[in-house]
Amino acid sequence: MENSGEWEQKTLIRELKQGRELARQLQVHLNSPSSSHETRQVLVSMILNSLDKALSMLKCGTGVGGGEQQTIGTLIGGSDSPRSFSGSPRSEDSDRDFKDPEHKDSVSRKRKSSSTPRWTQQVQVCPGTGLEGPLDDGYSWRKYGQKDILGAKFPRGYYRCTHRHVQGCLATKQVQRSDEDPTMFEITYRGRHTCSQGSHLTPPPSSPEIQEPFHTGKHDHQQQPGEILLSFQTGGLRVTTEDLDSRENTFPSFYFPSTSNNVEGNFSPSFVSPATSNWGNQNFQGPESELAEIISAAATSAANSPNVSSGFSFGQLEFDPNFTFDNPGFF
DNA sequence: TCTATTTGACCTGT
DNA sequence: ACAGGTCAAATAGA
Repeated sequence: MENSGEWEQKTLIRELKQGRELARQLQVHLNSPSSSHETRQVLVSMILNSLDKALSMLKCGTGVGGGEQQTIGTLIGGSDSPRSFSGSPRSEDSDRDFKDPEHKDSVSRKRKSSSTPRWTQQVQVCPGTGLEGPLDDGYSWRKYGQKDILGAKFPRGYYRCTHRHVQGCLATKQVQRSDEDPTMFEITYRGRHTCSQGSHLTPPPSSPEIQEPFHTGKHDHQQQPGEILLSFQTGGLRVTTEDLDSRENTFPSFYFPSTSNNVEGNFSPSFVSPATSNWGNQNFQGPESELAEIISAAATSAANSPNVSSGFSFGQLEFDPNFTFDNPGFF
């Protein structure tokens, strides 16, 4: 290891350069009619990621390699297209939100159909950070249930978007603490955020994420992005699809792991991830090179950095080689 | 008073 | 029948 300060400065510069490069590319894409909205979103996410990382380095004064927290994602895609769960009122919970006592027995408490797209993200929180809980993913969630799961040591928490009733956002997530590794949490997201919060990159406050009874906090005291930023860093993320109709690469929004305040991007990926190599090694070599190219460029710096798993979690992000970014279902 | 969490009951899918 | 997912009344905190 070299002088950490020096290394940090290099990393910082690299990060800023990367951000600049991404911004430049975004500019190009903004002028290109053929560029998809999704592509731009990804670019924005990446830019924000870079900036966040740079900022956190400046603020913390610690290297990004600290890796207090690590996230690994798994995409469990349904066969639904995003349209179906953002636009169609069928199923989901909307049909059970009206509670008519008279119809109570006939009213469905329909469980989310198994076809609802879902994706899982594993988040590891290293102890000793004094912050084992709140893993802000950029959305505000409200807990609506908890259940002991057969074979699992820890109960599973059920959360829905806080704006469900206001904006009809049907996104939900489940948080399950890992048996073997209590510092690991498996978060399964379902449905896409249709609330304004979800359509912007603004990291809103709060995140109940881990409010397991055994935890400290009681409420998800609206955490400020800044706090979060200093609180943890993501180390890597992996996305896998499960249950996915591979022809329909239709995914809901997806969080780009972020070093700090979890800037999420509606990535709509369908990267599958066997989990071996890293992003920089361009596992995405689909025919659609537009995004792959962009990402590759951006990832290069990350991959090149001595500490690959540094904040910008592309280090472990993988794409399905067969994934096509401009899948008609999505873009 | 309002909003979020807790938790037992209820409902659905397998 | 069972396990998992959701509801909603009760409760707690701001």
